[in-house]
Amino acid sequence: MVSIDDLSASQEDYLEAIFHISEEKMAARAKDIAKYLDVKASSVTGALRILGKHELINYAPYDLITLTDKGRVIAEEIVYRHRALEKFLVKVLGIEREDADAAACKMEHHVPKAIIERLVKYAEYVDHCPRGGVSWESGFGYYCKHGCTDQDCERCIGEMEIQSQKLV
Amino acid sequence: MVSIDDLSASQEDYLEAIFHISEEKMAARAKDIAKYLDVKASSVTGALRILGKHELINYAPYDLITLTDKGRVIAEEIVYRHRALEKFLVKVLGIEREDADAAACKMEHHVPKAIIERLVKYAEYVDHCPRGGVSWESGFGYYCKHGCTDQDCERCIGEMEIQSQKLV
DNA sequence: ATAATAAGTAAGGCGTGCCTAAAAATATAC
DNA sequence: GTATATTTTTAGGCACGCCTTACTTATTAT
Repeated sequence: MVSIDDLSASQEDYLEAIFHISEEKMAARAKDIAKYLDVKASSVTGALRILGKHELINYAPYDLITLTDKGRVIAEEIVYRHRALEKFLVKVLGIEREDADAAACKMEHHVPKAIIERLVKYAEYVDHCPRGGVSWESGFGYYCKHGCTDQDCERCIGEMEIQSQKLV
Repeated sequence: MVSIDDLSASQEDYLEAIFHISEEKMAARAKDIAKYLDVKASSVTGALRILGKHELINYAPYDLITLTDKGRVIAEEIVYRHRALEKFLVKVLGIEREDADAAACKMEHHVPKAIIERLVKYAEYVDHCPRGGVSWESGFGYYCKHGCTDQDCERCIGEMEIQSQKLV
């Protein structure tokens, strides 16, 4: 029995691609997958055989490619991770959607599930309990742009000392 | 000229290991590195030769291994990323230090620099401007345990008032 | 000094995952 | 219905990074 943890990053990418393509087109073809992942068609074949062997996709040479039930469950988990990460990056850190998507692609295979859950929770928390009505723009967004502008902020002064120590 | 972006995840691990071992012992030996990374000594040799060729370490057979200036700069960057990630996981998300360290190990090679910087900034922000004195325990920590209940979450009460004002 | 032990290297194998080039299967056009 | 075009598969190769085994070099103890 194959679980999500047995898949390599590459295999996860293939599964994710098939999931997204299937959403639009009912079934995926090797050519679409190759284009989606920016690899050669011949590289796709090998990956499909492995996924097929693990019964994550219905695969027969020259036939249409669809996810099995097992495969769909895992693909949905992968997509969930990606979206959770992306949402966190956008909503909490204020990363541009496009950059967040790219970063999520790079990161998604390497963030433990427990961390993903925490990020989800955190994004939910910030959304839910915005510090007495402080918006992202006036909160972290402001801090990103201007830092803390309170001249007498003791934390700021302390922090500056720590930083100057680090630099040396 | 070799930059940090030219290194594989594995090479980064070796450099990081050498950095940490050197901190304790002045110089690293292949055996220490093998133990640190849980690989065989013979695997270390190849990695060392590559790092040596790139002039990131001073490497000569049977001799002590030390970082070059160039290597140290890169190693410090890698360690910085690790610590930044770990700090974020602990301070913002409330992950246990040990788990955070393990997660940081897995993630550190795959988080874009721009995201790391944001995480640093965010941890700094939360530390710095703690929502009018709300501690982690009474903020996100509380939310993690109990969710947002209208009875107990003062932040939410404030938020609800603001929203109801908006509605009128 | 030499034998035992520790440390490092060389050579070759394995799995992953990509590539190119060419053949085979399928789809399309006339 | 055959010729052409497209898609898919096969075959063979390469780089990475780990492994094991056998060997060489260095250190240490007697």
